[in-house]
Amino acid sequence: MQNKLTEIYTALLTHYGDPKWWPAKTPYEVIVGAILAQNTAWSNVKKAIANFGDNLSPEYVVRLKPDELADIIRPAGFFNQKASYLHEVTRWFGQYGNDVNVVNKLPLQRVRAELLALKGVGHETADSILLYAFGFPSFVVDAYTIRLLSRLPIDVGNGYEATKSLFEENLPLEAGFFNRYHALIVINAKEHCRKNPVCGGCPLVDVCEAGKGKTI
DNA sequence: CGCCAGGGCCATA
DNA sequence: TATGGCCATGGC
Repeated sequence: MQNKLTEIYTALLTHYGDPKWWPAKTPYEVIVGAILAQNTAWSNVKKAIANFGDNLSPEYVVRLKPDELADIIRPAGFFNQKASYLHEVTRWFGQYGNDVNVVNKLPLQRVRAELLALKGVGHETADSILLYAFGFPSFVVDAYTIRLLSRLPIDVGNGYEATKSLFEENLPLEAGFFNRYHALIVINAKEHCRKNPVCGGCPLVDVCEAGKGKTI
């Protein structure tokens, strides 16, 4: 299993190069993006982020009234729910002084449990925040990861945690590595491993041989 | 025009 | 634990 996962990673990295991925300037912007991206096209998330102008800070967001925040993030859809979710996670961050260097010294499992306890933060959102905002070695499983793996000759197991464990138990627990790996999966899934697969030129065709014909 | 996008909550059984 | 309804915009 480790060989397969490593082989996939190597093929992707060779083809696409180092992605240096999550498109956000600050850790807080990662947190906001993780909430806004829930079941939403990234192009809409960008519009919502842009609506903050120079005010994308926890200090600003926490003071907004729910309907004011909802209006700002409107292009991202589900804006009433997400306004509530953003206030939740922003208040949580405030407990640590909005300081990344405080949070990232805490035990990973403690921070993960606290995030999962927030209304609006599920497994994927929690892991995205852990990995991309705080630099914890927590592998992110998203719709792209599921789809790509399902087409490869790999036994994924059942459910989110099982898929996550597949990576975390067979690969080095390193944030930078997980960061690049997940980023490469997303890039490839957008370009090739789409809902209707575009296999021409895909760097995984060799690994994917046994998965041909499977569609999700 | 319909489909769907880097989910998660909640009610129901 | 496992489905189904719901949330909502904008690109294609």
